[in-house]
Amino acid sequence: MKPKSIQIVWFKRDLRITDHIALTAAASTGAVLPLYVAEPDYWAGSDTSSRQWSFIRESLMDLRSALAGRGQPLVVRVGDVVTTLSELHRQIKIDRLWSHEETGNRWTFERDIRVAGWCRQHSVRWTELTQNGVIRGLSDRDGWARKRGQFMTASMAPALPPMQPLERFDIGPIPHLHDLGLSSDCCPFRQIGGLVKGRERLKSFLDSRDANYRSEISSPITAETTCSRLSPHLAFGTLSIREVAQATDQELKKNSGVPRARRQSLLSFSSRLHWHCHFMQKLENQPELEFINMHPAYNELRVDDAKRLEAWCRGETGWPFVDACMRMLRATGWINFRMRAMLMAVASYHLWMNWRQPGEHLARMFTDYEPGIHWPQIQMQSGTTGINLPRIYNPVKQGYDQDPSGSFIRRWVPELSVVPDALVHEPWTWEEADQRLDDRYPRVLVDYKEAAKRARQIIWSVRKSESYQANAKKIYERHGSRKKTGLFRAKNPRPRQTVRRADAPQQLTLFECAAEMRPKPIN
DNA sequence: AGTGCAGTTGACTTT
DNA sequence: TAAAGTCAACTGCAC
Repeated sequence: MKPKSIQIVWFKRDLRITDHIALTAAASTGAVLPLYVAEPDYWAGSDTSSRQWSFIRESLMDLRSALAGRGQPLVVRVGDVVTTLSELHRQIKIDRLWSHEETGNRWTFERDIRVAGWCRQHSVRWTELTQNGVIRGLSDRDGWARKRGQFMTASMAPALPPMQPLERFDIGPIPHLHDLGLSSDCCPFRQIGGLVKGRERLKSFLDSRDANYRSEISSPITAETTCSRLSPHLAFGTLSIREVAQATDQELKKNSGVPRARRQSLLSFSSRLHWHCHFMQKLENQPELEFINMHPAYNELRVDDAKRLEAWCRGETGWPFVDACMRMLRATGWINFRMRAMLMAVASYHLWMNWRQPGEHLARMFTDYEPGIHWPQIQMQSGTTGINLPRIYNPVKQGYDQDPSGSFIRRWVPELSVVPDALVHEPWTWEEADQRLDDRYPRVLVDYKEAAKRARQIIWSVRKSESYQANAKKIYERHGSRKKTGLFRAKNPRPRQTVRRADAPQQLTLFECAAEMRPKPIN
């Protein structure tokens, strides 16, 4: 029998049935219409891409069958959410709308305002619940870490009760790329979506892949298998972050007596889950960080340069390791964190571009694009936050450090096959480069040492300017980490082996060593 | 066998 | 989650 009224559970970045608070809450109080709306207008945005939709599509297929197993398969519609809600409301009266809070981009933020307006107009109660460590409505960071901790250690949502089927109700096809105006963006090695894959990844990570997490996450060669690779699953919610955090904690408890390295690895991973929420909280508190510099002193400093942007986006900068990283990212939809930071540093410091356009490109390349993490990270890696030290990666040194044999470069930049091993990181020093490489591989756009030096000078002169520190202090109150432990906790102080100079300043306090430095008081 | 010295290493500071 | 610069201890070697 068709119910007279219904509660809609609106799926967004939470494509699962376990630890889904909104779904469980709705299903335990009445008939549920589980809904996903594919929004072509969202997919027309400059930060979205077909690899993300493809991952979501696979996840929707899993979700549909998981929900079918509980009584009612997922309903999918294509179009505008407000229009979709209006149409459904005409078919079956909507009593209530449930969803998880979303820390999205400006487009989804504005869409949610329209949805809220529609709900008010039609007297539909919309309940948004939290699904991660992001706390809505905070004005600053005091007390945030405690609140996150409470959420992450609280009990997960109870098992989903059976749902009443909606008879003779069109569930709708799950759209393909072309239905949303998308075409393939050539990502042959993309991760596959879905809750089954997510669960497999979590299991294989905690069973064995985590063993050398700490030592193997820096190089893109080892990171590819050592990293959890849960990021797209967390971004689209095929796993809940709480589920992952609690599984990690259980491993830690189970293994408190065994290998130190593994314990360290699990702690490192757990700490990254903390930073995941920490960064999302920044965009939640200040959505305009998607567009404007966190610290205004960096306004009007850099430039948009179409030629440099194109070379960087295509992986044709002439720096072999940088190009290899970009090409791996394009082909796989993923690269490890350290290399993401290096790619951004090269765009922002050596190539001196504004971060917005490179940030859009990376957003499209990441299968795991999560706006709340992405834009604050982009700003941090570009040095525009005011509360983080600028980290200017050396594109050549990183190559020697992370890919000493050059095998990674050779895999992704085959044009360099003619270059001798010893020179593959710096082909411009090869005496035959002019004859044998000229039409195959681009020359560098700038001298990386000179460019870094110039960038360093400009950045540090900005930081010395009047009112810089006062601004930085305000930003810290709003966004800075209060966390003093985890990755950056104090090592046991070891007595210095060398004699300390009498006039040496006191060692930095623990707090100042943290990734987010407390601004120094103004003297 | 101790001394002088150039080059290396590692801790720490500065940008 | 950086890299370059500085300083002094350390190392290996010649004498």
